[in-house]
Amino acid sequence: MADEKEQLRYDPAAIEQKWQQRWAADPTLYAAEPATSNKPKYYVLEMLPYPSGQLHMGHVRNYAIGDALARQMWMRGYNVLHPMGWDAFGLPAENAALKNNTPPREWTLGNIAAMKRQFKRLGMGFDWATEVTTCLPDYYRWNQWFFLRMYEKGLAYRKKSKVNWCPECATVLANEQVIDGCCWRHEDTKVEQRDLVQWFFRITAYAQELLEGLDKLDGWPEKVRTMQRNWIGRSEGTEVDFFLEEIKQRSGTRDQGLEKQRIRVFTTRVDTIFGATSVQLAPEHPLVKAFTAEDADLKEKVDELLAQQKTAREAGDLGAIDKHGVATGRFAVNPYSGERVPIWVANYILMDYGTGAIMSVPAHDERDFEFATKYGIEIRQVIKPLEEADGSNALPFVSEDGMLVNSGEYNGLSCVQAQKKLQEVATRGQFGEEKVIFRLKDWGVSRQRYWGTPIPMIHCERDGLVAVPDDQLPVILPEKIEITQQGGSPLGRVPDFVNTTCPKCGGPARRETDTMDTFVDSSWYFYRYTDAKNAKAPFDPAIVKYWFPIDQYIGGVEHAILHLIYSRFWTKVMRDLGLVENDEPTKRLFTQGMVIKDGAKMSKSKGNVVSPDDMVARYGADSARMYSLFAAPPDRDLDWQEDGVAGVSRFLGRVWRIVTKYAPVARTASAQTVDAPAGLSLTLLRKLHKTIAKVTQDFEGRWHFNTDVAAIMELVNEMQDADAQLASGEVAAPVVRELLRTLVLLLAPFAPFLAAELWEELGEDGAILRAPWPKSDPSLAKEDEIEIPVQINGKLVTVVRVAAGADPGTMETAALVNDKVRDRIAGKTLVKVIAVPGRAVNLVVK
RNA sequence: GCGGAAGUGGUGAAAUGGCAAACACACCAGCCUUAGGAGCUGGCGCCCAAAAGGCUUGCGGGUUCAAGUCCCGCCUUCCGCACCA
Repeated sequence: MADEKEQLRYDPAAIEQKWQQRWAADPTLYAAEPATSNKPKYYVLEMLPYPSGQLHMGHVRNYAIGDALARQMWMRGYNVLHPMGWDAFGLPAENAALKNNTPPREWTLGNIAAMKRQFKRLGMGFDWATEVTTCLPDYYRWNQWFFLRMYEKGLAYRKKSKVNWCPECATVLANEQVIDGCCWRHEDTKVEQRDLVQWFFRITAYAQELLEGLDKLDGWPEKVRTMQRNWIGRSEGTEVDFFLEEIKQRSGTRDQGLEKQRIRVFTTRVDTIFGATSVQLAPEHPLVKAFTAEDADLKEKVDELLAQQKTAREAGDLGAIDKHGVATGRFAVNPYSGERVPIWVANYILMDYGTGAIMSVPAHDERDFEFATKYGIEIRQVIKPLEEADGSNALPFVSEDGMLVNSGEYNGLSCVQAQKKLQEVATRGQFGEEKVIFRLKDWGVSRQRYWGTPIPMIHCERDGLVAVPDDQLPVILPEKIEITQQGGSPLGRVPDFVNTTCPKCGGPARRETDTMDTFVDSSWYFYRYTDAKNAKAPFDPAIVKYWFPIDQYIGGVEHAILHLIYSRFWTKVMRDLGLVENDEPTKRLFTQGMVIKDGAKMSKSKGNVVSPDDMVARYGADSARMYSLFAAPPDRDLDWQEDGVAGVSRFLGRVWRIVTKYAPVARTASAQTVDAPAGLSLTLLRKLHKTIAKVTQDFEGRWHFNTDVAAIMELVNEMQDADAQLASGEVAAPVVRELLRTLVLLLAPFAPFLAAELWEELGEDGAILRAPWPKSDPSLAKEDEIEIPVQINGKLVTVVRVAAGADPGTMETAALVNDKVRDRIAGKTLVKVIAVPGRAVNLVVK
């Protein structure tokens, strides 16, 4: 027989193995009830991981937060949906295939199996029956289905666009795979810009709604909302046409087709237009092509500008290049003043923002000022500051607090008045209009890669672009494919895939060989969870209606723009397709901080990676999880210190010992509460009920789980200090019962294995997850005597004890009779007494 | 440059405008022991030999009876955006 000391040892490995098996045997434990349930629903979701094969500490933290919340909501009687899935498409699988000669599918599914084991070992309460794996046809067929719906509505379209191209990989790279202008796999290889025909989703059609919707997302961090606002980049202004001046003198003829043309510019400051002393075109502007076609010298200079811009763009540092420009020798006419201004081409004008052309107003724009100074272009002030303080008249003057001067009939108007008036005139004269533009661009979804959703389109020689009919979905991604480093879409080299027949004419045709961006997969996966097995539709709208919007979404802030804006877009498209009723996918969003070590993000190159498996093996899953909640509030970065994990593990050991030690008392004790507890029983019950109140409150709002763990530690410390009295029976058995049961219940969201074990130890045979969350008794949660700080002139002097509800007068008296206070105010005049009930007494003396 | 967040002991951190440093880690002293990465007791912001006392939340001002907390200015760090017309 093992001796007593052995028995009194907390053995997380044994406990966790036991419960892992029990939970695996009960698939209903973490399953949501059907949408017909009359319990209130709660959908808690953590962002799904990419199946790299290994969970990292950031995952442990993310899922520990979500799991704690889910468990607490289960205990509070909610119908909880807490699903998990895999963001399983993407380039790493192809890279792994190259490196290890393993097919991407095999590699990915193997990784999923490994990570699922890790999740189970960590005790995460996911409903695996609703698991979603985005690389499987039963999921990605619905990507294709949505694509076709968008195509029908004109929300999916093709156009030529610039892409990042790695000459070494001979493939397109996503923006996030371009690091400092180089390929992420070939860090000395500069990424090139190439023009390719690409598929786009018309997210810009929803720009205004995506922007306005942010105001209503008050359960989102302000930071994320701000980032999205900036990303969408709404800008109000005016489009105005400058007329291209007729050129008659050149070889006696007119430039055919040019003289009637206009140069449309976008400006937010049309009020400054009388100060426009040049028009600037982006080097790629179509008009520039027309100019250079007949001017070899100009062409050479423009090509140079293009090259500069390209280099800068490839270096990802467009803001840093010096402003260069070249005069075209042409002139444009200001539509308001009739003034003739030179047309320049400049490297700082972006073709893909606004109209690719600007009016340059050096006196009232920093960039134009810099450019004009450099090239000696006239700088003409047309806005006068309202109040000419010292130096406020210095140029460039960019404020809108001003009045128009040198602006003909508009002189004397304020900037805002002038903008309105000038817009009216432009509209009437049909040379311009009020205009709102967005920085947001349409979402390029084509990828020249293998491991992604095939785009369900067919190219027919006769019928052109033809959509794959719904009844031919899914377009299956072929598995027999050799992954090579050759350029172009890998699917293009699979004849069985490419060659098909046209759905319209039945003639020979070719399939589209591009695949979809993996952000498509993650844009709607959380809808699929609610009805994951549906073979007829992406989901049943009635079920989605029950579960949506998601009550709480939890993930890293690195997805603030991409995933979180794409999924908002997708929801709005689905709403307009009549599939969902909610405008937004997620009511509340929580972005947790990073896990760092030694002051830096964990990374292989820094050698500071901590493996979850390792932590679990040494200290158990409960300790690893609880430490990740205890070490910092969840929204802040967390500094991983292994000694801290050991500390939590020791704490759980103390819990284990004290509960197992007194479990026999608790098991046989009456479930009746003690009517009038006194002495130590009362003290302990007070601490207990204060702790319940604190933890419960935190779950409801603040989420400072670190302080909740600390509060539970305090409770255990106090119980441990009472060890002798517990042992002697001085604390009544029903009180012991309540203390131990409640302690275990409070621990259940944070340390689920230990809580399950101790719950059983206390004689319970049902799942602790189904036990009701404890309620704090307000009469027990408050003290009847409290300590009040006493200040003299705001400085702390001492502390006095008063009854909890003491009124200011009583508090004042208690303070004044205190010896220390009397000494300090002797010989002085008491000017004023501030006594705030329950808070403090401050004596103002002279 | 613009926007956001944060600066508190040796470390992670705590503190509805009301006792700064709870809870832990590390460290120090001691106890226990079947030597376990175990358990228990005590100490642990700074100044002062100790006590008494004084000082202390990045820096400087302010509001207030009272400021880590609110306001203004500055410094530092991190994050995002950045020639967006």
